[in-house]
Parts: sequence; structure tokens; C-alpha cells
Amino acid sequence: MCGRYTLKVDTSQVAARFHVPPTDVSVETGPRYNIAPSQMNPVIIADGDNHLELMQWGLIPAWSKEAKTSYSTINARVETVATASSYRKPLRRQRCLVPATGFYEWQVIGGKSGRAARQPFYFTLAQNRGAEGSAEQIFAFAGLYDVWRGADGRELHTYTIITTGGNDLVLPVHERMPIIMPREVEQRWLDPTITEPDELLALLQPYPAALMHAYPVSATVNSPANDDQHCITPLAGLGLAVLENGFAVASVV
DNA sequence: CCAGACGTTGTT
DNA sequence: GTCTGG
DNA sequence: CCAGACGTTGTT
DNA sequence: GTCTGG
Repeated sequence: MCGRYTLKVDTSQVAARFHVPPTDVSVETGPRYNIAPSQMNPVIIADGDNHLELMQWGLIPAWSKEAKTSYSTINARVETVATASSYRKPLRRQRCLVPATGFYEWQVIGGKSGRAARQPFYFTLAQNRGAEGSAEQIFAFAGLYDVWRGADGRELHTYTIITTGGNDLVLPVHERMPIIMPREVEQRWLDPTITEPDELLALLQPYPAALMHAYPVSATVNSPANDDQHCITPLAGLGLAVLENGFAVASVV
């Protein structure tokens, strides 16, 4: 799954990275180290030109009676996104890019009674190492959005992130991972003239493990109230080396 | 036909 | 245990 | 995703 | 809004 991610750059850098005219950006958000569901975050949409908009993480279908859902919509499985009631139309007509610089997954450590202990890991794109502060580290998740309209006319723009099975780097930590768009696929994903589900599904592939990087982080990230550099500070220990060799990280607790 | 769901992950 | 809030 | 709440009446 | 279950 993907239930937490980072976007540690300014809105202006996001806009530049996704070809959004600076004059089009009316919102300014600072660097984020712990983006959580329900929060308002930048997403990119296109109608000929690219636009940056703030939307709420957790898709609320246009037909929903209330401005909330009784079920989770922070992620959409690629296996069912073309048929699920909540996502079928958004897949054809309301696709977006979700700008990010990294994401978190939690590895279940124990498994005894009650809720097992969990070790968070931080995942980034490997080619971005050493690109601190530059636009080079920004990538995009494949996303869908919808617009909910209340009786009083108010609009609520919401989005979801599409997930797929974990690749070899992610699997030791978690079964699933978000779909990261290769840069050359981004604009096609946004292209409103494409509405064939099969053509769109073909764009949704697991990102190659060889192009990603991961390391364990402290429990600081667990609380969405913590939103600073400490969330992505590497946790010292055996976990990193073991993980990069592709084995489970039972040694990290 | 109408009523009711519409979702994911993880855990058992 | 389960739902809500962030 | 995890953390934190989970309830009522009446009074300040 | 649209699909599934009864």
C-alpha cells in the first residue's frame, strides 16, 4: 500500500517539473516529509495545458451522498481500477499525477497477538541520490481524482493513488507499492483524449527495483503530526545492507 | 423489480 | 475492536 | 498509513 | 451513477 509519502520541495519546483505555467499556480505549499491521507496536497491535471491543484487525499466519488466514504479510497488496486464503481469513470476521464519525492512502507515485524510491531522504510528513486533540493528528485504516482458537489454548491476535489504488487526491493518490506510513472509516460497518463481502459492499464507497471533505493527510518514518521527532516533520517543498523541484498529485514527492530 | 453497495490493507 | 482524524 | 478516540448532561 | 444481490 501507500499510505504516507514525501514531497520535500516548494510548489514552484513542482510546477516547473511538470510544465505548469508559474502564473497558473495560485497555491503555495512548502516541503513535506510526512503527507498523510485526508490532507490537501498538490496534484497535476491536464486539459491541454498542465495545471497544479490542491486536492484531498482519499477519493470521494461524485455520486457519494456525503462528503466522505464509509470505506477506504486512499489507494486503488490496478487489478480492479477499471471495473470498481468508484474508479471506473475516473480512470477514463479524471487521471492525475501525484507529485512525490519518496514514500513509506511499514514492515510487520512480530505477528503475535494484537497489532504487531512495524518498522517503517523510506523509498526513493535511486538516480535521485545526491540531487538534494533539485527538481531531479521529483517523480509522480499514477493517480485518479473526482469532484464531489454538495447541495450548497461547494466542491470537494479528491484523489487516490494506484497500487500494484511490490517489486523485489519493496517485497521484503510490504506486499504492495504505489505505481510510479516513468517520466516518458507522465504526459500520456494525463492526456484526456485517451479513454481506452486497456491502453491506460498498459501504462501502469511496477517501477523497476534497480532504479529505487530504500532504508529504514525511525518511528517518528508514524505520527502525521511529525512533518520534518527527522522522518527521513536513516536508521542506523543492519537493516539497510540486508535489505539491499534483497532479504527480509528481521534484524531491524 | 428495489435495496444496498460502492475499498484497501493486513490479520486470523 | 473499530471508527475517525491527520 | 498510524494515532487516538470511543460519552452525556450541564455548567463555566 | 452503476453494478450486484435478492
